[in-house]
Amino acid sequence: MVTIKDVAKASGVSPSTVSRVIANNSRISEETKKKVRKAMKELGYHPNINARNLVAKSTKAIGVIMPSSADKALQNPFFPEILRGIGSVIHDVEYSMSLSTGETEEEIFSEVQRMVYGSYVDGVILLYSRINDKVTNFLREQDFPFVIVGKPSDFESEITHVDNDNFRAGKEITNHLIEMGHKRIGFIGGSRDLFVTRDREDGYEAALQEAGIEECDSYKIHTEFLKAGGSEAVEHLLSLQTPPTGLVVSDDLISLGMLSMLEKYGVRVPQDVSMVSFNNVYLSEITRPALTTVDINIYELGAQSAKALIEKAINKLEPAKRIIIPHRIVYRDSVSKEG
Amino acid sequence: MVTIKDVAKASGVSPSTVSRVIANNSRISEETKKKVRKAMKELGYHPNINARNLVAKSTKAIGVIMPSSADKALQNPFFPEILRGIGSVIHDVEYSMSLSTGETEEEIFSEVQRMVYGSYVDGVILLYSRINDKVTNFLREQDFPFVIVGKPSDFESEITHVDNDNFRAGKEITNHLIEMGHKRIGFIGGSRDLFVTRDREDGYEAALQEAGIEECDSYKIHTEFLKAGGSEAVEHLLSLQTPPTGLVVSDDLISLGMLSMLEKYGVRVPQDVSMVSFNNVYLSEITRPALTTVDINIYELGAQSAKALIEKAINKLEPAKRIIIPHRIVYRDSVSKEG
DNA sequence: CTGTTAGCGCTTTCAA
DNA sequence: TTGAAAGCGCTAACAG
Repeated sequence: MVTIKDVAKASGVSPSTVSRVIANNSRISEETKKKVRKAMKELGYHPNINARNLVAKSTKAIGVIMPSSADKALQNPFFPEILRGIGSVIHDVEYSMSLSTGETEEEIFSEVQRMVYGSYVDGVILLYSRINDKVTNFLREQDFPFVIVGKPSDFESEITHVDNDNFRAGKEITNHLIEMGHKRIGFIGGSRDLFVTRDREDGYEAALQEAGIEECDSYKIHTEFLKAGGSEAVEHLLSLQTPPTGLVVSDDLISLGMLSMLEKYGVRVPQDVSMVSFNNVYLSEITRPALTTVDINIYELGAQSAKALIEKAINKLEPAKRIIIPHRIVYRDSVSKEG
Repeated sequence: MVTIKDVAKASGVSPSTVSRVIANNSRISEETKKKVRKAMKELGYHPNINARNLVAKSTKAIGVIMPSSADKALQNPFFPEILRGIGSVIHDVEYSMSLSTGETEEEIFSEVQRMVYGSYVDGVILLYSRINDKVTNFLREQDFPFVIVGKPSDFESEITHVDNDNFRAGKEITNHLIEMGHKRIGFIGGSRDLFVTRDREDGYEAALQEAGIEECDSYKIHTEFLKAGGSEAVEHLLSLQTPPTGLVVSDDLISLGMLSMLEKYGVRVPQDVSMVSFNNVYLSEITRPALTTVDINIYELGAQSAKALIEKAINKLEPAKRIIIPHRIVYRDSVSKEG
């Protein structure tokens, strides 16, 4: 390995001068800089990151924590896309990203512990948010820089988080259905433990309420990716005297499952029932029918969370506590006029 | 930050003794160990990874390089799943994974350079394989430990890679179609620049040949995720005098697009045309019809590549050059008897 | 503008 | 079985 000393020797200066050239210190003459840089190039010198980190007490790395990978939800294209967003900004600041994909809550926790105790990273992005989460609590206690993508379960005004306005999105997309003449509108969501689900559902309810439409509990289903249990719930929904004519589904992936199930029962979309959902992953373009969905700008969700974290961890600034990424409705073919 | 010195002071021994306790050196008395460990616990000591790495000349981290994220292909659930596989084994050996998601080839290359020059990682897993790839060449030149998931474009007998037997998989799944009575079988694949596509296609061809079925060039389409261009190709395929009755599709995601397109043209699956594909991502269960597909065991692909890399980088062993992950066909509803 | 010196936190000879 | 001392590669006062 070629070190700073080798470069120093080769260019006839002291190690500290070389160090200053690396840092592009302004008090070094252009001439020396040139000379040193030449030597660096010739020797193929590259700074050793560990040595640098040791003295700088920074790692130039951030940790990204995925939700429990026991869950099929991890296969949601949401994640690659958010990683892409994070990647874009950390690339610019020459940071690297350390990814944690634990199976269980315990595993995740132990990885986070390693990250912070071992000074592996300067900060952490949490790609999930759970009620009374061990990891979140730990990070808070340690006063370690972190941001959450989504809504924190507690200390919302204290923890920096990057989120959509899911309430408003839910309201708007439901309103679209209402504007199209729908009155009997159902909601299909993932687990109510997730704030995304709740917020979107609350928005849905608010829209109904404002439109003077009465809510109906049997119009609401909560299911994980429509496996076994989901099927029965849908069956029940369809067998109602007056089944809904419109469906608000909390995630494109769930929509995919719904589409499949509805076809099984001979229900056509959008002729028999209209359907809208959220995320606008590329899949929603190639379903039949293509989905009318809320584009939540996943990439930006990732990019902004990385930006906020960097502000916090590196620049020691205090970013806004709540950063909202704008959404927009993408109109496609899964909605038809009613009545 | 609490350091080894603090622990030493607190437990009345020297820093080197503490270090030995951390390494669980056998020449330290149990008594001292107990004493030191107690102090570590009380003080909340955790070794600083950078300091350790600096002397150990190892980083306990591996780099994982994604394909260009400019590509929609990144949204393939294949990736989260493979990361999960990698994560499982590196968690066990207490390694961490540094993820690189570059937009362009240049960006990816510069990130890899940083990783190896800066000693960020002990080894690298390449999640893609391209002909004449800058990154691969660089890694080879530097003699840096790396493994490829998929098939290397060159030096196949030299570069450790973890792959499926895509040729055989292609042949087997095509044979399934043949056994079901199909004679006119088409192939829909992604870019031919990818070895997966080629291998699967070669297997498809071999199956036809063995069955004495003549190949037909107009039965073959290559397309990226069936966007604009793909549509015309499919239209062409369907308008043939004798359109295929069976389709071998090289990726579940492309199948999803195909399904959508076929419906548009009023072609029913499997009644009018049968369809099989590859990967068995969870999506293939919830399409209509559910796909008969080759399960390539993505998780294992990830896990084994991590294992091989660790053998190489850490244990300095020479793993097998070609590690084949077994596949199996999952029979679902997208194939029907013909004739 | 540049060199000398000390030190980041840890491991590892060498000595005792 | 333990301690003292040197050094990993780099940065940052301090001094000139």
